[in-house]
Amino acid sequence: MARTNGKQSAVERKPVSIRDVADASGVSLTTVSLILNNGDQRISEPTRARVLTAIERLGYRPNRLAQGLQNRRSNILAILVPHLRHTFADPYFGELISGIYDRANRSGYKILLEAAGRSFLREKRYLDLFDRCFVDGMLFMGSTDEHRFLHRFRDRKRPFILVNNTWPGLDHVVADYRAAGRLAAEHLVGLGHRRIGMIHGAGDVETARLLIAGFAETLAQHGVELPASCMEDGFYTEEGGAAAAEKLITANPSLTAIFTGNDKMAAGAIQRLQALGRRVPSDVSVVGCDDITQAAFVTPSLTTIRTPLYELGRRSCQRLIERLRGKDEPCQEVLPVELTVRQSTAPAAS
Amino acid sequence: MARTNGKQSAVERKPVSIRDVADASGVSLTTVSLILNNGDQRISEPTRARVLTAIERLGYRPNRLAQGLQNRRSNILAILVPHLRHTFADPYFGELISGIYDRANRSGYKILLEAAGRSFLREKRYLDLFDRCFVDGMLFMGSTDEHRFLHRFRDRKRPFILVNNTWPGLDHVVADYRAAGRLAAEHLVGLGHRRIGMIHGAGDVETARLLIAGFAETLAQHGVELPASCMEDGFYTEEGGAAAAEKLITANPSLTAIFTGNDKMAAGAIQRLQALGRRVPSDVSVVGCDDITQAAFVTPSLTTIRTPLYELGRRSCQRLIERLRGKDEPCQEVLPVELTVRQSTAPAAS
DNA sequence: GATCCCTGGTAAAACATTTTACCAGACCAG
DNA sequence: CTGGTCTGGTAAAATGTTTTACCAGGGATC
Repeated sequence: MARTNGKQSAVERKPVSIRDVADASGVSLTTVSLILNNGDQRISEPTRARVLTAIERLGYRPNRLAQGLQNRRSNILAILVPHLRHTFADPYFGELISGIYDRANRSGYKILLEAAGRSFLREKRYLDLFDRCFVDGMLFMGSTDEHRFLHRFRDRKRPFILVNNTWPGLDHVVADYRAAGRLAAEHLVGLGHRRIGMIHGAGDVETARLLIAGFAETLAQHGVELPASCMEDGFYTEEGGAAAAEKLITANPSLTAIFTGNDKMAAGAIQRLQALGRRVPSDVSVVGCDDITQAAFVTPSLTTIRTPLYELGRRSCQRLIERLRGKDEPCQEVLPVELTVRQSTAPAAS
Repeated sequence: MARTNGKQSAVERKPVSIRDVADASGVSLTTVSLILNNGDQRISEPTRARVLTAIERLGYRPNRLAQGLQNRRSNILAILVPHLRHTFADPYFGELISGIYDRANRSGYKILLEAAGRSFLREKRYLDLFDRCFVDGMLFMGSTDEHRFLHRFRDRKRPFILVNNTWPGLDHVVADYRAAGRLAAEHLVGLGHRRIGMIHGAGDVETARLLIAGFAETLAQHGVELPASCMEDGFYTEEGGAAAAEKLITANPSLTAIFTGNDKMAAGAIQRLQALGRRVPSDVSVVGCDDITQAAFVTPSLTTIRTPLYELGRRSCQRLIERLRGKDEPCQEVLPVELTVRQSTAPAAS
């Protein structure tokens, strides 16, 4: 069905329909449709050839609104991103989106972007995307505890999946954040750190809690405490990370290491620590989380736990597509993480 | 037309159509449509009320595939992004996308994402998005000289706009890159720099050439040369910027300042310079371009020329929407840029 | 009393597909 | 000659809207 650059005919204005192709090749419209969709079946080779060249010559392209109406699907997937300031500029979401896009594209799905604020979710307006036949499936990113009502919409007609987050009973693909916490703790303890702080993300995000749990657990196993005074919320932003770092280091001047819930907070923390006269890593080691591209290009370059964001996006989309193809098993996939050591960590000053 | 959370009825399965609403309220389907679309016209108040409550009760949502088929438009805009590795993770594109999204959303348009590789463009497959009624309009970002063929498709039925790029005769909204080059040059010259290098972006991008021109021009006016040996291509990436910085500083050890075509290359350059034992800014000053969020969080924080990316996205989308509403004047808008001084520049070492 | 207009609505066409059910002719068996 | 099957198709229904043209009945006008 190779039909690239159809001629831009002189008339140019009215779109060419399947009807036109049928007329041009002297067959019924049904025949054209059959050739396009069934591929092999009944139609004789001469007829098929005639129709195909007509299609080529006229530059026919099936109207997907009509197709969608008939098939009751749109071949579009929606990505729901929390509506923050300039959400799409965040490399975290960007990596996930890239993975999703590439996978979707491979199967002929288009991607619709939706920034979903609180009200959007609370009023269930995302259901419109399904009910109005905008999309066949949805990928939720940045979901929080608020989203647990999603549970109620697990009917087979509106498939969705949580991207890099987890909720019991909901389809999801998520990085192993508990392991991430553990790896960070082991790395820091291994370097001899004993007075350690943490800058975590929002408390209503399950992965944030898992990360904290894994980190605290492992520290405890090594006899290192993580008191409340050594925990600060950094809101997942650079500014938040900076502010949190300042609070931590002021309240606990003897801290020699900080673990942050993502790389943006780490970047903010490093900058603020340096501004406050602490050298990184010689005075204070910093470990980030995610390993976004920029992590390698802050100074000092960031030691971080790599969550395979692109792959997480890819897999989520893969799973969603499987759902759309009728697979009916629940999907709860956990991808491994790994420690990436760079320049922002060093042995504890003795 | 306030109709939030329609009941999830027990039947649940077959979508409710305008037909169902008509039956439920004892009027014709035309009447329902009239109420929904015309708003005021002919229909009496009692009837309107009856229909509206039926809509509410049934949780009716118009099927947009059917609407689109009838109206021959989709209410979707496409963003075309060059298909690089993990394109969407690039904060440059992300900021533009955020601006576009917010503006589109305000007018009820949805956003479709498309990563357009070379072949996608060369084979004019993006035309399918129009011809198959996927989208009403398109925003091109990251366009290069290869895209000049776009010129041929300026018919009124397939509106598109170049986002932060320029081409004579094509609609576009672009930052003033020539001024950006000038501001960078004036800043560095003002600090006493005389031996200056530049890491530029791809040569087939018009804005890259404008930036170079503005920079070189202004240096020349101040009697500062910019020989070919002081120019390197950094391919708009961190790695490219790092490699280019190394070449520059090796070939011209006396360089005291470098201007880069975007912030990512600046980040790469700074890191490599430091790795090579040059201190930034005391040995070498670095000026970036764009002022992405991360620019403030590299160390030292980056002096850069702020191109208002979010605003550029917003305006582009605004202009495109005006086109869709029938406005027929060409749009060639240039937004001002400004110098943002941070820590990566200092007076030239004497 | 016929004509006209207004009010409040409806029937039907059109949009571009896919899919189901059917059909005409050729060929063959019995 | 009747009945059956296969081949290569076609007619028509269905999908859910919007919009155009029309219509019935009532009141006002001449």
